[in-house]
Amino acid sequence: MGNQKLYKGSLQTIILKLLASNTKMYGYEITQKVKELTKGELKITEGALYPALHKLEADGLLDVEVAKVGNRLRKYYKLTENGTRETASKLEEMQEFLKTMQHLVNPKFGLE
Amino acid sequence: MGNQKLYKGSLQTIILKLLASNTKMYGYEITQKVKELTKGELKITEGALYPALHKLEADGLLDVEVAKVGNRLRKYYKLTENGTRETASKLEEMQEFLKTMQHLVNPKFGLE
DNA sequence: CTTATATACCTAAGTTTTTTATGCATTAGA
DNA sequence: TCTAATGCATAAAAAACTTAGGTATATAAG
Repeated sequence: MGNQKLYKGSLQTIILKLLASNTKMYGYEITQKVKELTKGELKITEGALYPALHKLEADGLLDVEVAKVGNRLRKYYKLTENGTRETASKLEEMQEFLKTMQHLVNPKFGLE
Repeated sequence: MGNQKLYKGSLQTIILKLLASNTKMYGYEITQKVKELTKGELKITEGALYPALHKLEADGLLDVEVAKVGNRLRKYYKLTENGTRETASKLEEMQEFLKTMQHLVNPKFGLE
């Protein structure tokens, strides 16, 4: 697991992207999916995740649907229309960011 | 200028990388260089830069050398030996991070 | 000549986002 | 029956930054 510090600021985008690909997901599922997809590189803590989900919901980007599975509850989140738009926008910003950073830290860079 | 939020956590690495490529630089020069290299995508604010430089110096990663140019002073920073080691390490973490994020937000991802 | 912009340093208060540390409850497995 | 996994949550603290100042010199424009 590398420098978790670098992931600061990208949590919202990660959540939105997952919901764009998976229609609906619940919190715990998101933490597991991210751990799996990143091969353990990134572990989303619950202390970060739940407040983030609540904020996205409050901002109108996510809708919640509570389900009871056995005797335990799950809160399924999915994108609203606005959420879908915002996701596209945030993904573009992310791509731009990644391109810029790649360029900045490229080992060849600055030697030209 | 995209989402500045995404750059949170990467300032130290950016500074170190620049000093690895340019031997010595002063604060203002760093802000200008980053603006130029990123074509305005990233603007490092002085309120973020100077505290970061001071911290890197306090951590023993940078050495300072004060120079007088005309009637104005400049503080040139350069990597210490430890700083050079840390830079290599941080650049590896950055590459890992970029790879992981690229993978996570890849549009094709999650559709397989 | 005076005013705006660029150069060059700095700090402090406030905000945002995350970590760390809890808490509660259910279910499955050893 | 005890531990780990599932599933939600919050609250205090830390970290990193933005915003908003402050000081001073140099230079270009009007």
